[in-house]
Amino acid sequence: MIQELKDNYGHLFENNLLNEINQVGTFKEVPEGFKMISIGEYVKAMPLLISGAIKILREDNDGDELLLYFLEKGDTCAMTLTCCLGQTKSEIKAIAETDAKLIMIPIQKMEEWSAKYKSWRNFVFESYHNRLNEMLDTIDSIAFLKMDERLLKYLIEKARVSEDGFIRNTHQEIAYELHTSRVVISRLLKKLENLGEIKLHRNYITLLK
Amino acid sequence: MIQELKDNYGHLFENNLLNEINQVGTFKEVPEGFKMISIGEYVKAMPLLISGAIKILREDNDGDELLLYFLEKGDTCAMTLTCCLGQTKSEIKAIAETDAKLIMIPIQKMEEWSAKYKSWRNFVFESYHNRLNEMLDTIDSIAFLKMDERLLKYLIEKARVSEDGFIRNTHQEIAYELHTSRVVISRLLKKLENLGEIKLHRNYITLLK
DNA sequence: AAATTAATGTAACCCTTGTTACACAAATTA
DNA sequence: TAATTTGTGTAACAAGGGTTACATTAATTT
Repeated sequence: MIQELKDNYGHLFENNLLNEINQVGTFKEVPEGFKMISIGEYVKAMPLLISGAIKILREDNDGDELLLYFLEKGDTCAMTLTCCLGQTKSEIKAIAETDAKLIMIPIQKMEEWSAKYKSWRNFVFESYHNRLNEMLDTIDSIAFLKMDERLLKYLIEKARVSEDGFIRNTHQEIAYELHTSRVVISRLLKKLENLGEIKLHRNYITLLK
Repeated sequence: MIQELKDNYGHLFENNLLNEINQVGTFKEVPEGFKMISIGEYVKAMPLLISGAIKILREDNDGDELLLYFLEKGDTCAMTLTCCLGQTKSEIKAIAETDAKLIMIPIQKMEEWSAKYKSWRNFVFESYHNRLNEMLDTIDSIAFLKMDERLLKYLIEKARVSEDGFIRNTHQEIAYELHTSRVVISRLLKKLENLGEIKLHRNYITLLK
């Protein structure tokens, strides 16, 4: 049994299921920036996240993107879940935000385990629930917040999922993920710095509060 | 067996499950405008929609609202699904867009049927999938579209779920659902009318294309 | 019918965000 | 070290959308 499986999912799954996961799952490490899946691709396996963070992005036809949310340790991809059943294409893009470790499960097991293990069903339902709530949170941000508030919220999220609390992004990268322009981001970042919320550096940002 | 159950869900569920639904479910009719649930309330039952449409709205702390999507015949509420399991409060508001007929299922059956019926599991997974996609669509609209495009898309949706294809709303009501102001909506509606997309009347709008 | 209320049209103005343009500094490459 | 690339700061301006104010017209109430 992989120790990391036990550590992260031992409290969630019964032993029989853990053993099955251990047998059919493959351990995988991906580096920061690794593209896990793009829009329109078919899903081949379902990831169980062990460590690190995966960012989930939406893209429009012009290639404009928008950060939806992060997957972290103990999470799985709800999109994958249904793609498996319906054999439909991915609606989202997933990129490793940090180095990450995962266990990949062949999608055929999904249906089987849903019938067999209550803990698996609960895990899947729970995942859907979490993802829906994260989507709601994203909608709240873009519908109800102004750009400066969205930016601060974004920075706090970014700092949380990064290992050292630093936000290692250029203004241009931030602009892409919030679907706005670099100039707007630079302007608002400077404003936040003047308010004492953050400290700006070349290539990274630190939160002060 | 209620005929409406067979008509709408007969192809989805096996006979044993249909019989169970028939036994424990209660038939319910609600009038247009009926508030099914508010944010913060606990879910008591799970609805299976037979006819009509239910609009699902998100609200912020100031009471500002935003239309997320519509539930229609054959749909169920994905939010309800997880609320049942986790006993958490509703994150959304649901209001009957038209007169609607539903079958209400006691939430205790959820878990039981998930273990027992493959068709039920598939239905639940499918519902989640649909709802996630609708949320993505909503996000696309507010993130990538300008207000005039959002408005037109909204009008097309509204016309689709209404029985006669008319949009029976005041400009103020539309403004609430798109989270903008009445003046903005009146302005853009007039523009759409000048473009030949719609025809404006007092208290209702018709699509021309 | 007169008065009131509800719905719509529109002008004028302001703020936020997006765009263009360019300066400058830090990092990288030649 | 010089040249180039990358990242940031900022000004000036444009556009979209939100706000206030008020007029007009249709429906409802008295």
